[in-house]
Amino acid sequence: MAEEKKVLIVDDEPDILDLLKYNLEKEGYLVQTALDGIKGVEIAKQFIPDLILLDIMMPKQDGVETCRQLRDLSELSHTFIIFLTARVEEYSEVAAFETGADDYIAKPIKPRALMSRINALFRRKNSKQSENEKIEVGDLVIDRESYVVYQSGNELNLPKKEFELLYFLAQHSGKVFSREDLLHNIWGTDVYVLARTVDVHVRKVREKIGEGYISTIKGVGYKLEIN
Amino acid sequence: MAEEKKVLIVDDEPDILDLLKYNLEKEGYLVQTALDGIKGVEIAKQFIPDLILLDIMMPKQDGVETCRQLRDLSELSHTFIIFLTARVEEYSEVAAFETGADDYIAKPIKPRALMSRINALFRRKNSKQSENEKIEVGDLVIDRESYVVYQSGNELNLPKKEFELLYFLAQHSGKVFSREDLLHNIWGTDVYVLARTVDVHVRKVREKIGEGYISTIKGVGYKLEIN
DNA sequence: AAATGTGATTAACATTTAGTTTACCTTTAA
DNA sequence: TTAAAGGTAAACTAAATGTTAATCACATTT
Repeated sequence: MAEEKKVLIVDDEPDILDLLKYNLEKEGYLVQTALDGIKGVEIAKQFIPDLILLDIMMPKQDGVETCRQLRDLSELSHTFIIFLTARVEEYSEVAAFETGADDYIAKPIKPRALMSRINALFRRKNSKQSENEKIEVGDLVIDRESYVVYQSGNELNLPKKEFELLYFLAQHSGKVFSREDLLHNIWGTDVYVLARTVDVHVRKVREKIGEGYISTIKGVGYKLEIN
Repeated sequence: MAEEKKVLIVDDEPDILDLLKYNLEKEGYLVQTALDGIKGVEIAKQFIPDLILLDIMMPKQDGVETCRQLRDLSELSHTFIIFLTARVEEYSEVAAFETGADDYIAKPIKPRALMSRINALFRRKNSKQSENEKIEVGDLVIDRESYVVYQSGNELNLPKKEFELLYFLAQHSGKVFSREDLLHNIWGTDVYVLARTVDVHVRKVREKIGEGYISTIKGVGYKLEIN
């Protein structure tokens, strides 16, 4: 949940841009817009969006050609491209596919459907790597799939932040992290919370798993002991 | 992965044929196409595909009748048949079911979703164990065939969505799912419903099966406890 | 065709729980 | 021995979830 996803919208109709921008920002995305394909490519080079919404029918340079150019940029190799089409049939042209678009969305655009689809897109992308994330440290087994911590067979249920804290420390077992590092990694970069909040969570985790796991390095931070 | 899977597409629209063929071949499938049901059956006899994508609405001979003929061919007994329908409702007609189709996909076709579904289909087929439609979790027996849940002998009748929810959670017993995950897995990727709807269904299921089965992981989602 | 029933969804409100801050206490290292 | 850092409990705030009821869309009955 850490960073905001970046979305670039390229469409020649200001109304559409506004509509999409408004809805995407409401969902927490970082949005930039371009009124034609040429500007779109320019902005994409610097902005490096995670997703580009690209109108097919545009003056100056159409979406298909723009897409082709975008796909040639290596820095955009992990960027999704979704076409916006006035009619479904437009998309079925093979040409559109070959350019490497990932999906298309038919106009008129229904904001809710679009948002749900975009959210799903990112969820899928994120969940691909972490299949069965179980971590073992000493007599602890931290299972992300079931969100449970087992301690020599006993099941412990930690609230989200406590779980994430323990999970993170366990992932980097033995390494010390400052409170700021922990906040940055667990809470995210755009959350403003006092550093002492970490202390409170550490205490709660200790209360549940006992002493001897999380150790304090005074003046530095916390780490999880390796056993 | 040994052999390439064979797919036959039967549709009267050349655009759709091209679209599907292009995508399937990109995924490594061996593809043949037919422009109507009669030719489709002819080709199927020789080609013996692993999967047939069949448009329901076709001139000459519609998909339902074609499917019926295909199902009569013993050499195609292990072939999947998926209907392509313009509207979801078409499929719910009993006629389509009775012919023995395995699934349906609503138009307009979304290449990514379709590919992911087809890949999943073959993956499932290969790991053949999961044919048994009964799931037991604790004192619950969830029987998909009769659409009934037994709780220590008592018969519970859950409405569709509630049943599907319980069934899905039971299939992945112990694993936590976010509301969005549940929506996408149970409601489908192209249904746009508020996430809180899941809560209401969870409540109704709890009302019927009692507490102690579905547990809430705050900030994360729901899971079914393993007993 | 009208009336009724049912399930799905949404919206509104209540409740619970987690997360954060504050304040004060304890420990530790110079 | 005493600042500085960390521990701890409790108060407070913000979120998430639980729960009920209203609405809508369909199916079924009359």
